[in-house]
Amino acid sequence: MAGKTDAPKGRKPRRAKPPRLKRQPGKPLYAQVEEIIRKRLIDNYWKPGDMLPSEFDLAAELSVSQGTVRKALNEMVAENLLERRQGLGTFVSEYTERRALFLYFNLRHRDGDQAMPMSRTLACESRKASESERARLQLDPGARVIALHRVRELRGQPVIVERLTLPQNLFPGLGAVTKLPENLYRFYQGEFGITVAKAAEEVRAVAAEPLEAQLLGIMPEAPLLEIDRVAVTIDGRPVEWRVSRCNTTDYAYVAERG
Amino acid sequence: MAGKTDAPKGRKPRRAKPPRLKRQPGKPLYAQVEEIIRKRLIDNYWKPGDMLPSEFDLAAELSVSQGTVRKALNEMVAENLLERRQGLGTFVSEYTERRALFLYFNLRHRDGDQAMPMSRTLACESRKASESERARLQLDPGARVIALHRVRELRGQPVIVERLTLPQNLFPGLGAVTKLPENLYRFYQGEFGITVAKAAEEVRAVAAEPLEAQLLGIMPEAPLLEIDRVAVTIDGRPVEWRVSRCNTTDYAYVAERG
DNA sequence: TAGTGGTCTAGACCACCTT
DNA sequence: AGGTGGTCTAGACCACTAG
Repeated sequence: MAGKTDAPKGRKPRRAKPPRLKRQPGKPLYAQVEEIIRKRLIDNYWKPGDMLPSEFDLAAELSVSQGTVRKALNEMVAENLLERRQGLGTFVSEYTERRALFLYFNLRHRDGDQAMPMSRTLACESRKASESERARLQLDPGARVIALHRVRELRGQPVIVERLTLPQNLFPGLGAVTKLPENLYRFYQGEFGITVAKAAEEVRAVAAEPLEAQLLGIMPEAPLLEIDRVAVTIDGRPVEWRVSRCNTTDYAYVAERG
Repeated sequence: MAGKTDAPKGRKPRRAKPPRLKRQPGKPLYAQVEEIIRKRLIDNYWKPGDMLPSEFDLAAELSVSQGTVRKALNEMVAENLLERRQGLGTFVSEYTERRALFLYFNLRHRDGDQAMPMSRTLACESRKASESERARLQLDPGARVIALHRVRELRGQPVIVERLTLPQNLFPGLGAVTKLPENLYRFYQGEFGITVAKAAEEVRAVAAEPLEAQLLGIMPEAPLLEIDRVAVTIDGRPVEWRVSRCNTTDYAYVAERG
């Protein structure tokens, strides 16, 4: 006990693993462990789909007990950053279809079911960021963005008109892509190494503008649900601003509270 | 201490505590502990504001280790059913102003701040439940409900028109109340012993009806945000159906995803 | 000072999955 | 069979709060 708890002060294994643990007094050990694992995710040392070392291996490497590692991992599982599979290991979360739908697509049909929409891109341009875009995406003056405009269909009917804004420096060469996949967050991850960790949404009711009304096959001034979302990475950098205007005649935006 | 921890295996104290633990194989112990605590909350054996016995006392009573009790309590803290205060104890959650605002009122002003609205009741009647009310509140045919109609103001401006439906058998004598408090869920708890544990919301954009437009000082057909919420108790019984129609010109409904 | 929750450890055993 | 996460225990020590 005595020899183990005061840690190998003289024998530090010199591995190439980027962030190491330095015990800070006053901060819980499990929080420090969590921070290290989080850093390794940010640095892409562990990528989505990767399996982490076992709890015992991590514990040994960081000179803490397995229970401490366990607590840190559990907190990150609760944040949807990691996934555990009993008998297999702990994995970095991926953007599976199910996950994308469940976490980031919150429109449900009246009859309860939900499906991934089909999208048709109307425009894709690269230009200087507007004032509001700079504010939302925390960009410097003069920064450029990629702006997308698209219509999304559910059950063959156009339901959503969407405008996306991405910082160009984070998505080099995106404008050239002809066909974008339906699951954009997986695409961001796979092609640009950008992992969306969470998003803040503001929802309002607005009146359909003429173009929107035409695209959705409704009357101008008809009420639309506007979902204004900024998606951020695990370290809090905003990477996408998305404004979706939805015809909620047959659909509803769902949320759980409490 | 020694006499406490090794638990009275032969001496079972015959207390009047309702639900006791019976070890079921195949089910985690902590889940069984959680179930028991949950039952005691449902039975109002422990009421909002009450302090639970210490982790060690609970562990001794149920003949499990403190760590097992701890895990059960932590899960219920994550559900907002319990609150822990270091050095003091574990308490059954109450409907504080802060809690009501944070968990169940999700409109924020453009400038970011939020405040409890002021309500003016327009009508309060008792009648037979409609078809949709019976469906939402899982009522038997012929059941009666109390229906409320009110306008809610923020910063002195009418912003929300709200219709509430409550099963009459759960709220005896409510119709007679002249003045309802702003924090309804605390009122339900204090006066009727009904504790709202969570709520499911569906959000849509709708066009203002003439009466709504008049009450909110906007044009008829103007877009309104409709929040359709069913509130349920800890054991899943629906106790309130609330449809709020909000003028989101200056306000937004906020949500976090991921 | 005494009691509470919060952290950390160490070790045992189980359930599950792969090979 | 061997490795992984999942559960459970037991005990030590710390941090906070009350009286």
